[in-house]
Amino acid sequence: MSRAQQKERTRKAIIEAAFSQLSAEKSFASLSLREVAREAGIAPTSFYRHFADMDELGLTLVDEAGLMLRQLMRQARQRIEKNGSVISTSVETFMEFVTGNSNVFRLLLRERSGTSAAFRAAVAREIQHFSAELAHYLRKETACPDELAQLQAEAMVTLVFHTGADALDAPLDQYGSLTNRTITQLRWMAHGAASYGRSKINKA
Amino acid sequence: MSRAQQKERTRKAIIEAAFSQLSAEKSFASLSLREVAREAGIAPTSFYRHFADMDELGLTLVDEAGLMLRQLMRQARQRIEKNGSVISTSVETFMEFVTGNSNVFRLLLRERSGTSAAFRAAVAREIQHFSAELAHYLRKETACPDELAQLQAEAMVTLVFHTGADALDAPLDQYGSLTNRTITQLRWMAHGAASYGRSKINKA
DNA sequence: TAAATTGGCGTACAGTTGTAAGCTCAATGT
DNA sequence: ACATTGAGCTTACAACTGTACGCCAATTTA
Repeated sequence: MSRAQQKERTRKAIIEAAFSQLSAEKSFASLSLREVAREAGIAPTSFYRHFADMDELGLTLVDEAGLMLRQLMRQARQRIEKNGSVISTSVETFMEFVTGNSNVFRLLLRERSGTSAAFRAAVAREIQHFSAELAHYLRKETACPDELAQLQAEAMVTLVFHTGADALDAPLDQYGSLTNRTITQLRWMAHGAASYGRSKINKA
Repeated sequence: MSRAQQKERTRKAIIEAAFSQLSAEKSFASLSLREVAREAGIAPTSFYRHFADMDELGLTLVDEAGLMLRQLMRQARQRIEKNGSVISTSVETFMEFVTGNSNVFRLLLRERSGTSAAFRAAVAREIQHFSAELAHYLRKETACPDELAQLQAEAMVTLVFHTGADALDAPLDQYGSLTNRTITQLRWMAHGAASYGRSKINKA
């Protein structure tokens, strides 16, 4: 095997090890370089052949998580084309992501308010993509001005993220209820933004 | 000084030390017993005379934070009686809380999705109080059914909390803009919940 | 083929952590 | 007045952390 291939392989092993150690009880900040290295099957000092420090690894994980999020968006887009309902389809797709990749979601959730400004910025960027995408659909559907669509989308993403966080601590049989509640909230939001915007325009 | 008094005093010193060490770069999880003890002016092992472990201290901090939150609610209530506008008054009061007690808010924000189930539950309880209080006002103002008021209040609290989190990383001169955006979102929410609820009832 | 590069390893060290054991001594209870 | 209690201390230890240094061996390059 070529040297570059092998290097990439153990790099992946490190990333994989880090992700696998994340859990409800263990955040990225509480991972240790040594532990990660151990699980990746390399010596502690070999870690430095791939990352300058744990922070660099962390940013890589966030990027990776962002990638999955974008994959999710593509999936949601397809479903929306078929199904038609932007809101319920988006929420349901997101909830599937949360349940299927709970540690990845947890990473985003925690580092969004974590102790590293760089991490927070990285997560914010990923979420920004997410809400921009949603805003695109809202514009198409409700034909409202860009600024309002963006603000509306951000609120919706906030609400959906929060529901995802709740889901992490809720028993599985409550996921349906959580999903429905959130869909209701988003519908209110959409309805309110549309009619309130109109009434404001009418007044002007 | 009586023994009980002295004990209470150093207990407060420990709590104070812990709070003062929290910052944008340092979360509760990254505090060490020794550091806290050092700043509190006691020997590391003396810590145990007051708390069984750091977790117990952490729960105490969350309780303390909850107390401040309730104090905040009282303040908001008074202002609402005078001012009239539930939404803008609430948001503005909350933003003041965030700026004036940023470390306390950070604690709630982080432990809400932290690695301790007990912490998460404790924070959830405090936030629950908060949204129940808001729901009370919404019921009074919009005369909508309890269930809907609660759901609406939760969405609003979610949005306000999220704005608070954004504010922590934003320059001071953007606070006004952040506040206004959030007020708009909450108005949409209120408007949507009211009219969507009506239309739903009309359909039935 | 000879030389250079480099991923991975072992060893080593200094620092920090939580906490167990046992002492002191002033406030309290009798 | 004497005995008890308990907050706070010192010392000590074992576990872990990140990482500097130098070596090896295999791939890559010249």
